[in-house]
Amino acid sequence: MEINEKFLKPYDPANTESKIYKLWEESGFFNPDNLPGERKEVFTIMMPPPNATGVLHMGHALGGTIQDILTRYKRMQGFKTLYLPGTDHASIATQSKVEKEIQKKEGKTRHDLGRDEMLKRIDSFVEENRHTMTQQMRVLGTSCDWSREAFTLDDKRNRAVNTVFKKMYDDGLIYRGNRIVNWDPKGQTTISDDEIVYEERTSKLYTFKYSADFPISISTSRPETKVGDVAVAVHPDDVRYTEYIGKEYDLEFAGVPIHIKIIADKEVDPAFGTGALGVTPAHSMIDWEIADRHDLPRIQVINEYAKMTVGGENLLGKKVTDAREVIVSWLRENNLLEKEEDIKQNVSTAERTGGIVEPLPKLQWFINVNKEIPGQNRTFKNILRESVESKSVRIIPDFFEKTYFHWIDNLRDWCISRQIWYGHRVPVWYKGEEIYCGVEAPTDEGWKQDEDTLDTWFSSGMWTFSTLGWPEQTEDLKTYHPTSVMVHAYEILFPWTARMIMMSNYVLDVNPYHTLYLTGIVRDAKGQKFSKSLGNGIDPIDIANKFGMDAGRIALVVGTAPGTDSKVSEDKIKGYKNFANKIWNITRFVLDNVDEKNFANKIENELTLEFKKVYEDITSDMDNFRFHLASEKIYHYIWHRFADEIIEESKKIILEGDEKAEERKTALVSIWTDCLKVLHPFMPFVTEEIWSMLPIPNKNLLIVENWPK
RNA sequence: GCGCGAUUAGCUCAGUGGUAGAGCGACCCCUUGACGUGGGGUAGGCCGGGGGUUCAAUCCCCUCAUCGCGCACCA
Repeated sequence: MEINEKFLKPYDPANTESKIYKLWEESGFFNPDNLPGERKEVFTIMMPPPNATGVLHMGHALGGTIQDILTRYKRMQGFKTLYLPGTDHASIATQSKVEKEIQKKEGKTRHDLGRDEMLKRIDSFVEENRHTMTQQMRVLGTSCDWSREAFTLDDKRNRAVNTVFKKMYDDGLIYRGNRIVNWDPKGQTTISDDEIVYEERTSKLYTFKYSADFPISISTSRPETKVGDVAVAVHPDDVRYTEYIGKEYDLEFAGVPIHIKIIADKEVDPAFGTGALGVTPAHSMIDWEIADRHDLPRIQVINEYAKMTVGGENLLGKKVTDAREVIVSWLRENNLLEKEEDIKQNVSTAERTGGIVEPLPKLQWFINVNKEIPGQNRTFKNILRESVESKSVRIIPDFFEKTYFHWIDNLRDWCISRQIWYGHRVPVWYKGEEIYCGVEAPTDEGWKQDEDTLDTWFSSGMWTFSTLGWPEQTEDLKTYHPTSVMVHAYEILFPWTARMIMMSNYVLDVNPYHTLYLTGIVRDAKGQKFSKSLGNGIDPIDIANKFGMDAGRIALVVGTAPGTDSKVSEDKIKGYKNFANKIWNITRFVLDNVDEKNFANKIENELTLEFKKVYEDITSDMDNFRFHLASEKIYHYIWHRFADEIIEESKKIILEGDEKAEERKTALVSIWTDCLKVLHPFMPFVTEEIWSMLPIPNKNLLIVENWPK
């Protein structure tokens, strides 16, 4: 039959992909309300909103591809399918990025600009990035419903955030307390445990006495904090120190008067150092807890700028690192230093700024993870454990469950307030001693809103339902929640998954999704992680331009097992560009050799039955989230069975021109059209383009054709 | 310290209780009428070491080694 002259040239993704995406957008099929036929079963995927700090990288491309494969597969299977896109304001990450830029270009700090101006600058930065990123998502071919696009910091999401905050506040689950927090002196904000990056360094462990007349030696790697000591703790069973327990001493340490009580506490490891621990409640998490148990005072000696707040001229106002040297010299001069040894130590640094984290007591907002939730008979910690333990939330690959439980066991109260400007402002107002928590600001005069904003994960934790209009009881919320599958990188398992499970169970008493599919890290050809500092990020748009996005998509998926890191190389992508061309030429051969009537006929023979087995196997892989196998199987069938063998032997058969030839032609058409369907979720553009040129009676767009069964 | 993962062809990685696969690379051949972004063929692996379960282990169990990662500790 006559064929479109496009087939006389190799497949050209550049001129096809954007045209096809536009076709899909105009069809309205991304919106589940517009899908053809009666669709009772619902399938929902929320796009993990990428941070509005830059552009999408290959990691986003992998996640987006998996999400889109699932979406397209389910849509073809007749589900009412919603894939909802969005972006994340990523408070700390975004603000610190804009601050750095302004510092670099204008030499100004955020304080020079002021809160309003700074927020304006950030908003325009974010708007620009959001625009870029949503364009990139289109290049990726993500079939998401743009009419429902959401942003974690827009008005609707703000209302949801404030509503949850108030509910938790009223339920006594959110509290404001003076507690030791991770303080980032560089970013001038608290950060959560999950925002800390540990760097192993060698540092000195000093063993010394506070003064010559003090009976016990202690060890520390931070002598400068010792001016804030209030006690020495020993293990209750440590006979070396029994006689001193309960005694109190007034001393002068490096010119600072200190009062030390000897106490017994089981947390002290008798085998470490001298077996005696100098207790600094204000500057160590453990010591803070010891102080709780023994009712000790908490003397702060270091401020928010990591500088000393006590001592004489030699200490006061000094940076902690300088103060350390001052103290060590003082110990030496006074003959108090007994030992100095190298130890390996993990230094806590802030993920976003690199600043060395200083534990400080601060007045902050916390979520209590161990308090019973009113009316639910369980705590947040219970929710987290039960959801996964009961398999109500299934994690793929399942070995991540162990990691997840391990993390829960170590979970502490979640500090949710941040001393930065960009984000959801804490919905609490103060007037003198009065405090008001509400969704809206109080209307009467004299109230001042809390200066802090919320941890970005507070709003992203609500993503599965805030996107659907909650707290309004919308039709969308009823229809699409709980969602079906969440796909995201294992790197954010803790900060995000845990928070989504908490929030959804707390607010709606259901899990946010039934399956969590974790992706690994996409690395460059050398195996290095893509990072902004290395500058080795690949813009997926470059891939699309060079090889076509279809090639990029399937290259990311084939052989990439869930939860496993993978590498992308141009060679691999190039291989699949060739595959796209192969498909193109197979189509050309088929169209060249069959007649239009072959498209109207149905047939079942050995070949179609053989292929039926193949796609049934692939369907099973799809249902079990084995996209890395499904994609490889259809690739292999098309190239090495259909093209290399079936087409080759068909040449002879068709030349004969008899009944067998007719049967063969119909079989070729039948199998090939089904191949295009099965391949569509992986390589949507080229398959849709080919579909548009086939003389199939009553056809629709391939995106809404039925998956073979 | 606790935990997780990896160890399979030169490279990058899949995979399965029955003596192994893909992509790229290498070598040889093919100007065949879908495609040279192609076709046909060849070489190449005691599936990290040791032990166990089994009729049978690369796959299950134990153990060791190396690499990567997470968490904790960080006096």
